[in-house]
Amino acid sequence: MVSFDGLRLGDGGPIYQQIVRHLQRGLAAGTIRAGDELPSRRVLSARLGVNPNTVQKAYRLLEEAGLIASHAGAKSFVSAGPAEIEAVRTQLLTEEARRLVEALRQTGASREEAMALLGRLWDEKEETQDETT
Amino acid sequence: MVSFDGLRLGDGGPIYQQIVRHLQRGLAAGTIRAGDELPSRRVLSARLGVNPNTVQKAYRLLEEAGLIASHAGAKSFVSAGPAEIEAVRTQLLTEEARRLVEALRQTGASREEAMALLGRLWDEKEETQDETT
DNA sequence: CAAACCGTATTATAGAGCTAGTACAGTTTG
DNA sequence: CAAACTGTACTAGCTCTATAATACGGTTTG
Repeated sequence: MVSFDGLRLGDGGPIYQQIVRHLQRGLAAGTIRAGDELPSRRVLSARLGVNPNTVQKAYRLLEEAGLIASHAGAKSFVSAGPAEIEAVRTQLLTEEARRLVEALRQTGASREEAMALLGRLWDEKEETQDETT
Repeated sequence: MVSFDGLRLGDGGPIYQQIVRHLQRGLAAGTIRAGDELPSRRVLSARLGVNPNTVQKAYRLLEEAGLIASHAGAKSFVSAGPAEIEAVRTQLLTEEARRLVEALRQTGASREEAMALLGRLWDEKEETQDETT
């Protein structure tokens, strides 16, 4: 069963996009695998405290992207293959990294300053990771 | 006169936020300085092809943040001091860098992979920089 | 002073995102 | 079969973002 426990809804744009991103990142990290069962629209919406329609929109987008498979009446499952997963991973990483590079350059940061900042924030976050995963 | 020529409206969220961010980044980079004259709401909205109210909203937020000063009837000017500029700069950088770190960790990337990715994208972007600044 | 700007404010309209409630057909399970 | 669940679809209402069209008073400049 695909878990959405790690998903904290916040200022990450529309909720349905956050749900899509959470599954994409799980695929990229390997914590979500092909064949995994997905929670139903109703169950997940109740767990997240959002409307079922919002979850439905996320699931519909994921199905259109070929990452999950839904059949009316039955449960939904992850259907992404290795090729699709690798594509998702590189897309996610380069997308976010390009945003940072853009911001860094426009604020007049140097290459060294950029690398130092990333390294510092990486270590900083590492310390506050108390998960029993 | 503060220039907004480098501002390309796209998928960076609400337009008024993009305008705010552009001025913030200009301050952080030093290309926009205290005392600089701002284009009027009407002029800038015409140049960007957006509604004057959208620019007004951005300017209002910038004034509430103490970065610019507006006086009814007269032109608007940048009023940010060195302390405020430094605060804006660190805020912008850490904000965006935290987003990337979050994405990297959730996709199961290592520290080395993270640094390598940033370095590669940085150099990649450096090549396609043909500005005559 | 008077025209031309400026900042500021108001009302109306439209679309996107999200919520709320309901409904219906297909699948699973006892 | 029948109950319980599933995916799917629809309408209605709210907020935010953005547009459109004015309007008013203050400042600058000729």
